[in-house]
Amino acid sequence: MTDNTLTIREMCDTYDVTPRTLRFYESKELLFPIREGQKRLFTKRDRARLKLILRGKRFGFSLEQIRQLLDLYDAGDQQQVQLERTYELARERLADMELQRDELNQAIDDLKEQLKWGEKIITSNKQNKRAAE
Amino acid sequence: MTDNTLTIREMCDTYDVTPRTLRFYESKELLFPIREGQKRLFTKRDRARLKLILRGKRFGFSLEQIRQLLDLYDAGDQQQVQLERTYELARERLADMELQRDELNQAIDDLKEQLKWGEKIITSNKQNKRAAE
DNA sequence: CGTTCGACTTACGTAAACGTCAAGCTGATG
DNA sequence: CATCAGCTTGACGTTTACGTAAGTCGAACG
Repeated sequence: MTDNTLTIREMCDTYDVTPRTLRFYESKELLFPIREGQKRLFTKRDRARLKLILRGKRFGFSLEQIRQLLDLYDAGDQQQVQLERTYELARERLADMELQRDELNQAIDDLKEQLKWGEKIITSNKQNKRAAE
Repeated sequence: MTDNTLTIREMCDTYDVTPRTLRFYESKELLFPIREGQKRLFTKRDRARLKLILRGKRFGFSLEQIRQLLDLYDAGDQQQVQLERTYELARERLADMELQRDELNQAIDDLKEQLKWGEKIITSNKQNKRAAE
């Protein structure tokens, strides 16, 4: 039956997540698989949402933030205001990330300096040792 | 007495942290305030370490990672073997950081793409709206 | 028909980084 | 002297994003 739904296992294989994760997302109202008896069937919509969830996570959004964004997206398909709000949220997050990246680069440079320092001490210690032998 | 130490409150005010945080850091061996009776007195060294801790946190490091980095910073008087081990640890850490930076850059690029997309939709919506009026 | 397989529910566990009491000690102050 | 502010040490609570184990159930296989 190509009714365009995936079982939980197919979802897991496709998106590299665990069943627990999918059930967890459902419990948090991030996904709404339909039920055939006990079993979950994930629709096209669920898959689209999961993709957005996973991407949101890579961007550093919390699941709660992601849920709000998804809700806005659904509710405001045509509502200009909500779309703009989502856009603003994303821009703020981007600013955070760029700041974080800059600080990270700074930290990397600092750490590299430290490493040069440590290296010098190590080799100089070795010199002394050889000289003393 | 300008003995160059700060009380816990002075520390909190100076670095904008709570007493709980400082005690927590001490319990995790990130800080080593001296004791005058019951009370903690934070030395110049503690303050330097706290600054590094806070910076490390901004970089997204765990306290455990930070502790390891701090060990490198005052490894001056350590044994050779110890020093080399610490050096290796720091190098691994650096690799982690660079990986993290790369992933962050990727996420930033992705998000920027998304923003361009959203922007297009928003402006196009505005166009339609104006056209409809 | 028995067993296995996957999926399900329930519910306790985990790690990080503190928050938040509780209850006691101590130096200063009115 | 009594009180109060401020410090102390436990020790349990909180949040996030799941992990993991226990026990159940219906379908499929041999």
